[in-house]
Amino acid sequence: MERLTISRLARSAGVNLETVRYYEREGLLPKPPRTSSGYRAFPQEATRRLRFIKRAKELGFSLREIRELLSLRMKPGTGRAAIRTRADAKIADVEQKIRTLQAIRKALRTLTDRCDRCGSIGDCPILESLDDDSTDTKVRA
Amino acid sequence: MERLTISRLARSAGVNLETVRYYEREGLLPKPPRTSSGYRAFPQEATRRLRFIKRAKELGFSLREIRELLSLRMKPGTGRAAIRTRADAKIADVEQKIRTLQAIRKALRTLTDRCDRCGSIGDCPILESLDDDSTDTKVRA
DNA sequence: CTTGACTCCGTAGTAAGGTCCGGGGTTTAC
DNA sequence: GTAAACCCCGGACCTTACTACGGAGTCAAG
Repeated sequence: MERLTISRLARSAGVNLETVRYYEREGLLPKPPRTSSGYRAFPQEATRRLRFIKRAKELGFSLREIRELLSLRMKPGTGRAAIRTRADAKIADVEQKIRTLQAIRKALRTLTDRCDRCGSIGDCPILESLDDDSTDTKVRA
Repeated sequence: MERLTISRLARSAGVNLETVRYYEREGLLPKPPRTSSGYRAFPQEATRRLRFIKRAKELGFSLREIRELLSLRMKPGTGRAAIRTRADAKIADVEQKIRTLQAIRKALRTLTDRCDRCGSIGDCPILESLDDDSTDTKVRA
């Protein structure tokens, strides 16, 4: 089983090498085994995990939330019910995000449509199609 | 036409008052007219704009990107083609985000399913369902 | 006509999330 | 066997996005 050096791992996920060390410190990446000379030797799987973190970040999850997402499966001691509850909450969260993004997309499409059929663009369609308030602000963590 | 004081605006969108001033400075909110004594008098519409900013942030857009989103309709001088191009890029961006969120949701559902039908949870389904690489990292801005 | 809540402004401080530095060992390729 | 390229670590530094502070003016109620 090939193992990755830190820089190879970083490159394979498209992040800075220091970021890898930072995530390790912050508990987002498990501490990898070391070679006899102290070099980190990451399993291949670390790439997947790192990419996941990167994407989740792009979606507005904080490192804390990402750590939570990643740890949903662990803690063997934790009751299943507890995991369920947390996962369900996350799902609701994610679905809210999807809905908002769909609204933004719709707004952008309206914009390009108007752009296409000629002309003068009046008020901003991006704003308009986001009026669905739906009791915003989740009470998370 | 009722006008809003800064604190009323801030409360109506659920943000800190100082944040409103900050966004104004950063060009995310247009400079509002002032009363004779120098107080800001925001139009109702500012609430919508502020809420939009808040949501877009929760979705991982930076203030810079949000400013871009919001300014897609302006700059009357700008050619329509240019606007189109930028809007199309944003749409692609947004769609990528939606796809990733859907993958995360699927993973979370798999998790809760496994949780339900009893038992031991093996490898993390959250990671697994994110292997669709799809040439990640857009070359934005 | 005063008191308390609100506003102004500039500036300083904070938290998150990295990113860089530099002095030192290690490994790889010639 | 010696450069070049990597790796180690602790700590300093940086950007983004706020958030707080404080001294001074304003407005609304009693």
